[in-house]
Amino acid sequence: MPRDDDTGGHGREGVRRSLQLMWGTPEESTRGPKPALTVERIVRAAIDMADAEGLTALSMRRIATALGAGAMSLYRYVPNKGVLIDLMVDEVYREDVTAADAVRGDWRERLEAFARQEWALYLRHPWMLQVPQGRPMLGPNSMATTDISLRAVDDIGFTEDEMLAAVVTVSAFVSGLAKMIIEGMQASERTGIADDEWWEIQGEFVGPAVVAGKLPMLTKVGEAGAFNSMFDNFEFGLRCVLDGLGAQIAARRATAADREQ
Amino acid sequence: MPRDDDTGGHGREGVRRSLQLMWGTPEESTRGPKPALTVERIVRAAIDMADAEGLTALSMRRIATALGAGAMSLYRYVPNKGVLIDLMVDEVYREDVTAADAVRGDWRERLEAFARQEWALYLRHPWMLQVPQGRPMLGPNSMATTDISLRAVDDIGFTEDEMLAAVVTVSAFVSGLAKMIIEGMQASERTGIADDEWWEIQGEFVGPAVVAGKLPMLTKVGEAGAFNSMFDNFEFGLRCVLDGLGAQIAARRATAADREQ
DNA sequence: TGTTACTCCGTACACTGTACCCAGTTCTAG
DNA sequence: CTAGAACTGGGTACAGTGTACGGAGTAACA
Repeated sequence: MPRDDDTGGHGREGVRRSLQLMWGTPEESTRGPKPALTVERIVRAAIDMADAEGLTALSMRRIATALGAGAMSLYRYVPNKGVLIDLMVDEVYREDVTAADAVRGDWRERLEAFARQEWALYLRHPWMLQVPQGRPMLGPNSMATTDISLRAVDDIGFTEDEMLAAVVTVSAFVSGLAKMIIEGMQASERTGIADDEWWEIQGEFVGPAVVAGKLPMLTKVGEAGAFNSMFDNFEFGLRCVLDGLGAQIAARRATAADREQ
Repeated sequence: MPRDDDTGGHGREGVRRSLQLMWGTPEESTRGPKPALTVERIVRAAIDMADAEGLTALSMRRIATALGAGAMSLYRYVPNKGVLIDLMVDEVYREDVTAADAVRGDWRERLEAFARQEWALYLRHPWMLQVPQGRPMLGPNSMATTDISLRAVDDIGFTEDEMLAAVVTVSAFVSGLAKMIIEGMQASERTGIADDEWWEIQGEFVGPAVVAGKLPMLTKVGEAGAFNSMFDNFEFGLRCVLDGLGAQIAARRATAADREQ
């Protein structure tokens, strides 16, 4: 048993190796046969597999056979599965770096673009929401996107603490909502139970509580059709978050102006 | 329970069984020996184990031995692990129902209380953030808390769509931020690498990029100490979200007033 | 021509969820 | 009072996981 491999990468040496792989100093040697694979190919194959079948279906053996190699061969390139996932994450962020870099406009336009990009990223790679990315194994691409997003809130009256908090707030909202929405979509696909049938079964049990008047708000909201309407929660929430940030900024500017007088 | 499960639990019958367990119609029979366990005890043991050691450490065998039973005995009470986790989730929500019910005040005070409660819940049960809760296997307690939270935004000018979106926005922010923060805390505990040592290793690789001026904002924010300051991202973000909702509400009221004239 | 450093990868082990099945227990019908 | 039905506990087994270990083959350097 390996130990808690919540995402692997444990131990000083594993961390160092992982970072070395991300920040790319190949350090190749001439001796012995030429490697048949590359880290890039492995990461690519893993991402494709995760995109298509989800994180739970991702196994070292399956990646290896997809590449026409033996299972243990992967461990010549990558120290363990956790690090491989870290590499996948950073690779995914690469897609956004150049696009994010091109964004112009005021803080709001930029933060909005940042939010939309992150949203689209989660739609492309839903498995990203399942990887425990709390421990910030920061690769060059994820750091670059963070750096760029921080630019959006620079020089608008925020302290550094607040700048970071602003970006984190947007990111938290986007990832949180994405997790709700996307996993909901996946579930209906995976279980093979259509949405209406699902609600029918639920209703069988929830019904009595509704009749008893114990869930008045859900009844009201449900009867208005809010659960399967086309209303865009992302747009609504994003507007809220940005409006709120605007209010914070206005407050900072007001106090700054006071101080100058 | 009868062995009649066709698709093993993910199908229609599994869903129905799961809901039956949550909404509680025990349907006990007199024949045979009295059961030595109860669903409640199993769920309780599972929650305790997940609280203490995380979701990945939770296994049917370990729960069983913690209860002094054989591994397969659990399957007399619960059709599979997925349903057990659904039960755990709903059980956890129970803790909040009565507290949430007692909240009074205007929409903002109530939503704020709701957010703080959810935040505290994730702090108590960090594994909640790792369970794939996309498929909304709605139990009585999670539905009750949702119902109560919807009350906060009733009769303030929102359509039903918007009411739902408001609650979802707050919830998305809280869960998203909780995932970031809590998993970060867990990681430093679990890997046994202290925060400063962690950043030291990171710096070894990130350093060159910083020196090259490729990460100007991260450099600036980092040097200001924002990464390990005591600044409360939750408070900041929550204020933003609520301010933003306030702006939406004000906008609705303005248009409604226009229409009346 | 060794020697050495490197490659690929088969085997093995400690785990996982859970299907299947049998022994033992308790109530009920005859 | 007894036969059988209905039930519970749980052992065994299987397919799957991550990965430690070590052996076999290969290519460059001495």
